[in-house]
Amino acid sequence: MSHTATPTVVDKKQQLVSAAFQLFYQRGVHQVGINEVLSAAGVAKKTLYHHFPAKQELLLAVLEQRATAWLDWMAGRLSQQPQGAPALQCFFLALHDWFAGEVPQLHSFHGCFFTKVALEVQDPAVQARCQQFRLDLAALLMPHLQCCWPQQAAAQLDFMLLLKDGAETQAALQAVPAAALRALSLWQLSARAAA
Amino acid sequence: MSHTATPTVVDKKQQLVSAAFQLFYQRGVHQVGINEVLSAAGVAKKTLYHHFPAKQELLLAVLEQRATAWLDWMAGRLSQQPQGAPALQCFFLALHDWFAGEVPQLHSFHGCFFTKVALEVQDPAVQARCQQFRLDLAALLMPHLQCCWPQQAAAQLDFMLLLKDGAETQAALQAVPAAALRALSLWQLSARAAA
DNA sequence: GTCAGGGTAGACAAGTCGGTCTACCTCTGT
DNA sequence: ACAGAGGTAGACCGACTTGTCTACCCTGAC
Repeated sequence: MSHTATPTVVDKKQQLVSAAFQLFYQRGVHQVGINEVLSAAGVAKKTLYHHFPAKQELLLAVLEQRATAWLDWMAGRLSQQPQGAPALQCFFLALHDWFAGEVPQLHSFHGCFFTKVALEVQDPAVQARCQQFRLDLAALLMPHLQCCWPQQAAAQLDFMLLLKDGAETQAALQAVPAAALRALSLWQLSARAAA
Repeated sequence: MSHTATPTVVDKKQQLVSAAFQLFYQRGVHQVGINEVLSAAGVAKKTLYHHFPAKQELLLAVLEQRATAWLDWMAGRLSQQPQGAPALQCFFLALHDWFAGEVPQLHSFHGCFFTKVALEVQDPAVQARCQQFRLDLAALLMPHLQCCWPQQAAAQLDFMLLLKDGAETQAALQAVPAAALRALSLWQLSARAAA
């Protein structure tokens, strides 16, 4: 075996991460046991512990994959618009589609995975990974903000993240995709005021 | 024993609810075992199960007490201002004090208890109680909103709750009390636009 | 044919959970 | 004095948890 990973190995690992994400996202990390992940993924316990030394490592891999999937999706949406204000407006419209369950590759909406995990899991490595997602999101938005308000980009970023967090929470707790449109309304007021 | 509850009984029950709240709030309901609540409250296990048939009932009592404490505190803050716009602004200033840990009777800030519990616990009765808190909060704010915008009070309420949720999440995840002031800025823009 | 590697199923260990129960103690009313 | 309510400490039960380990199976190289 000269390769570092045979196709089968990669597949099993992926199946584990995908199954774990769906269960963790829907019901919470601590509510879902290893055995449930195993039966959902169709994988033996020994194989899980061959790839991941512990449940927490599996969770970190899940966070990693989710961050990539979410940020790639959002980056794709933003790139369909001109840089600056249109892309920033598109951000909230994309959130709306996500809340409404119209983005299959993100699975049906149950709030922000990173917010939920950060509130539930105390582990420092997990906390750090959730923080990193916020930084990556900030890096994604920052070029557009600097394009519109070179002097106040950081302050406007805080507004955007607050509106995103608020819309996600409201959408998750009340099952109302329109929360994204409310956030967009507020954002447009803020954008106009800062112009 | 003609009284329905002797003083001692009330005390033990209160100690249980208080200790459980602090632990549940800081570390999450599922992360805290019954035994930990018992030793923190200085109460025997049999006494707990004399007052509450199960852990979930204890959680419901904790939610009840927290709702009363939080809403009473906020109602007190709002009542110090004239009805309408000043009280609504005071809402966000009160949140800021809460985030900054300057409201001892609410304990040090770790996000909104009801949001955290609603995201963590699946039980329908618990979910319903968390929803009820949102309704009670809405009822607290509505008179002031109707005073300012009789026609658009409901829409403005959604804006306020979105800003509250966003500020709480941001403050909890980043330990930044200023999130409340950001929410206030956005609220003032919204208030001006709706005038 | 045979033999190792990576997979399977699942028993098992060690520990925690919520919840029950026994045995004892300490007040209070009469 | 004494019965009984309500408290304490903590042993105990069954179910569940993560993680280990045994025993087996299937496939591909030679």
